[in-house]
Amino acid sequence: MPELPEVETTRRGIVPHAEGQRIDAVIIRNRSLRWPIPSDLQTLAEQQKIQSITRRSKYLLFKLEHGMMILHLGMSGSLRIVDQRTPPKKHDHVDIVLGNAQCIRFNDPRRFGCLLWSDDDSHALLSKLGPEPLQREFNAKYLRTKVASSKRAIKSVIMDAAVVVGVGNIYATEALYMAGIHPQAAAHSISAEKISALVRHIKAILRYAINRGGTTLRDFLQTDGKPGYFAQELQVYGRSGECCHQCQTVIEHCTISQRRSAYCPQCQAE
DNA sequence: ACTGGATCCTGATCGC
DNA sequence: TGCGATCAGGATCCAG
Repeated sequence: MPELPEVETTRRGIVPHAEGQRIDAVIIRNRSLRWPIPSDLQTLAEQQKIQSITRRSKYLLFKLEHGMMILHLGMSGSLRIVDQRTPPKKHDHVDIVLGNAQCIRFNDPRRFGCLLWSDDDSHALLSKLGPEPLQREFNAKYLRTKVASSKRAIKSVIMDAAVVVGVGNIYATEALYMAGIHPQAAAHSISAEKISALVRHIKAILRYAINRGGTTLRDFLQTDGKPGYFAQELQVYGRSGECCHQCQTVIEHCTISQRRSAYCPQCQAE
């Protein structure tokens, strides 16, 4: 479910309900996420006020008076604001019960997500991350430096969180199409102009998706239950076998790092 | 130092 | 209708 726009949409959905609230309780039904939820998380978090909820990469950071909770939605996670008396459904692993009788309910069927504790702002998961894609540090000059010595497929490079965070399979696929770059092109072989275009398109598509409330694929819902924008707006992702909107050529796909990559063989010639 | 591949898990979908 | 194979939005870890 969550690429960066979905995580940001989730954050914006819960902030009005949760920021400034005290955590009455943390109810854990299943600790076995990607990493086990720490056994002392409840003791550490309960009765503390949520000072802010921020996002770094696809991690949601719940800053408390002392320490913070780090939450990742993985591939299939979602947060909903519900009345605490609402009976939990399948895969509702955690409730963060707030002082206003509402709770943040964490559902994650595949359990690739995580909920961790950190005493301060530094945490191993956050320390090696590259720049945020929408910030100025992520620019054409920066990406040119990163691709200069790399023979990797360009798609692997832009999906590498050490290079730039938050660019998942959907938006990487779309941005490469918009920039006219074949996903398997060796990073160092791409012209400076195309790298600049790629940076522009990554920023544009992420901004657009955030403004539209994230991409709806299968079950993604915003925290109020309304769907985000629909997958039909995507140009190539999931359109293998259909025609390119620009040139009518049939969209093909290949596999890069176990991820499906759709592309137009005409517009994204190698 | 890099990089590709395996891996964690459940659910939806598709072909037979 | 049932069953098995295949495919999914992520990202760490490990072997070569």
